[in-house]
Amino acid sequence: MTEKQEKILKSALELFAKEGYHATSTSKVANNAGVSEGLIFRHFKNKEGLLMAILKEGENKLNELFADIVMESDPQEVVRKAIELPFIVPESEYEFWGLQYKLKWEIEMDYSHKTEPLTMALALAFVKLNYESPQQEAEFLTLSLDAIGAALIKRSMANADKMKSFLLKKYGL
Amino acid sequence: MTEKQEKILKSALELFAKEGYHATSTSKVANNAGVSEGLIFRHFKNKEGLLMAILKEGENKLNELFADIVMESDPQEVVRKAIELPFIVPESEYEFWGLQYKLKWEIEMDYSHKTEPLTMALALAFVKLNYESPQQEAEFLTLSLDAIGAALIKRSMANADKMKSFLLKKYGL
Amino acid sequence: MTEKQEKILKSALELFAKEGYHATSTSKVANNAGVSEGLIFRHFKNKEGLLMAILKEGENKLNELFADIVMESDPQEVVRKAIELPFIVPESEYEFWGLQYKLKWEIEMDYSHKTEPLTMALALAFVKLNYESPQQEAEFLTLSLDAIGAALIKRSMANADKMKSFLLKKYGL
Amino acid sequence: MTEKQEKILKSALELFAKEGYHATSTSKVANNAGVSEGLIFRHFKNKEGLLMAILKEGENKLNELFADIVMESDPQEVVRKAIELPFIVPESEYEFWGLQYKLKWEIEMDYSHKTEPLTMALALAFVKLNYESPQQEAEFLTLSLDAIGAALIKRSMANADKMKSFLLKKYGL
DNA sequence: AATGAATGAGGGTTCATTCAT
DNA sequence: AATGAATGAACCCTCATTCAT
Repeated sequence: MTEKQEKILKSALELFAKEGYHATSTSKVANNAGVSEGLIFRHFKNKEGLLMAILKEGENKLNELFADIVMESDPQEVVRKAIELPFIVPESEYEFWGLQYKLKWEIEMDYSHKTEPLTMALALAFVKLNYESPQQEAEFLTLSLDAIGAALIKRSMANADKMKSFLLKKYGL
Repeated sequence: MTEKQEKILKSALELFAKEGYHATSTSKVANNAGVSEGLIFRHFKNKEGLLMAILKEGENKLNELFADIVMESDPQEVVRKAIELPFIVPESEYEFWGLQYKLKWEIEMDYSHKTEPLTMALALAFVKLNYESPQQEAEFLTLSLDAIGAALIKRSMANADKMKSFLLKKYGL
Repeated sequence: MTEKQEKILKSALELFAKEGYHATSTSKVANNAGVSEGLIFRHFKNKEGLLMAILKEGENKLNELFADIVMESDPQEVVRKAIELPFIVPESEYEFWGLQYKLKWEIEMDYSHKTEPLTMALALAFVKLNYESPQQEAEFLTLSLDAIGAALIKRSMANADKMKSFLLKKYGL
Repeated sequence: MTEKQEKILKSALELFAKEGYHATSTSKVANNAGVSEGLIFRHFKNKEGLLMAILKEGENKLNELFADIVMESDPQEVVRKAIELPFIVPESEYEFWGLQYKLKWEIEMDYSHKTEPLTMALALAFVKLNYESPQQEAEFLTLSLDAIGAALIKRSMANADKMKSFLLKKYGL
């Protein structure tokens, strides 16, 4: 990955996040990256290729985030870490994650598998904790945490800390 | 609202939902509606005007759905109706609601206020039911139900009925 | 066929003939026609659509030229008219026909059927005139006349009149 | 001429013939030749330089073909060899010659001089054979043979052998 | 109200060519 | 001699919008 390739990727991320994928022209990306427009196509083949590169990065980052949870053997810790997940994302990454949410709807594609590792880890934890419907519980929590993440990123949640403590308590932590 | 206006709106909804706002040209909308392209601009001024009309319709429908909950005085019924909300949306309307979700991200705008009536009704209900943190509880449930709605519309939820009973039980119903 | 459509067609013919199909950009055609570039695509769908319209015109003109020969019942007259055919094309049409020749090679397509009516009329005439191999004779003459036409259009034939008399004499006319 | 130069030339010939000069990019040529794109420009200066090299090769091959005829002193043999010329081209070379025909029209240039040696040899032969209009006869035959070559290469001639015997007979051979 | 021809800006993409290595 | 990253102009085409009818 050359320096210019990274500049392109960074510009694309920024602009796609700010204005949306379709509303961002490749020439804008090139300008913003201080690079000729043709170079985008040499390195990423397509505008869509650019997008895919960014999406791939998102999936990787997500898996990194999940890794810590999946490896955890203490079921209480699994649930705690899962709940804390949306709250530990630093604000500097909001733009990046906002784009991932945006693309989830803008691009037609099945993203449900992306959260599957988390759901499975939670299901296992809830089994160990003797929850009545561990699978539903895990699915529900995954979905809810996803929604909380979205709300945080859109800064439409009034008091994040309260929500976190509320949730931890709700799950007996 | 003349007959042709409605045809335009219907076509736009269908196409925006199926292909996305940016990917749908006004000429496609006109063709699909069996109407001249110019007419769109006479009636809706803009392509964005079209979009706004559709968005407005979504907000109205949403409020209709909420109305029944907001008017309910029995707190248990409020919670039950709220939980059942995403599950009573008929499949025939999935396209419509999918578009609303899509646009929520595609267009830059704050939509959190749209669900506010629901959150308030729930908060009140949770107060009456002596929940410890009624406001958090209401916000959390609203967020979760929104996420469930999204999952249903994207048909990424394996077993909707199980999820519904699970939730009802979770809230003691 | 509106006035602007004709202007586009005329410009395209002129430029395709002068510079070649591939070397002529649609914007050049539009400029030359005093028309917006988009209009080309509204009326002809494609750059190729433009080409096809011109090709179609060529085929029609060719058939007009052949019509007089095909209707002729006197076999001697058929042969005479066929031989005279390339020589009666006015210089003002050289550009047009030059383009047809050019495209015959530039575009991958089977053009052999275009001269078939002429070959058939000649074959019939040669039968009536008791030529030994009327079919070969007809095919050969068609081919030769085509080549003569090409030479005339490229103005690479030193003395056209001499060639014409020579040919007429060769076929006993 | 280094090995890589030849590979480039060969690839260019193949691709220009198959897809046309304008439709073939230098990068495709480089890829096909297993060579870097820059090398083309070092060796041939231009895309047009590549083309010229190929054209030159065509002219050389043509002259080789003509050489045998031009050296022949027996006039009957001159005519026979000329007539047989288009028919002895092996199918494996059709691509190469097809390109030459294509370029004759695609590139603006006067190619009539290329066949001049043949015309002159034929004219001399027809003089010796006491034809009435040897010059016209030679020009006509050259033109016709060129057209026959084209038809063969485009595989639009139904029965090549018949055409050859017909011609030989026509010229008393 | 309704049409659809016409526009012009901008879209993504390709391509011949250059240049540092 | 040879590479391939980089450029920037041009290419075909689409699109929202306007306007005469």
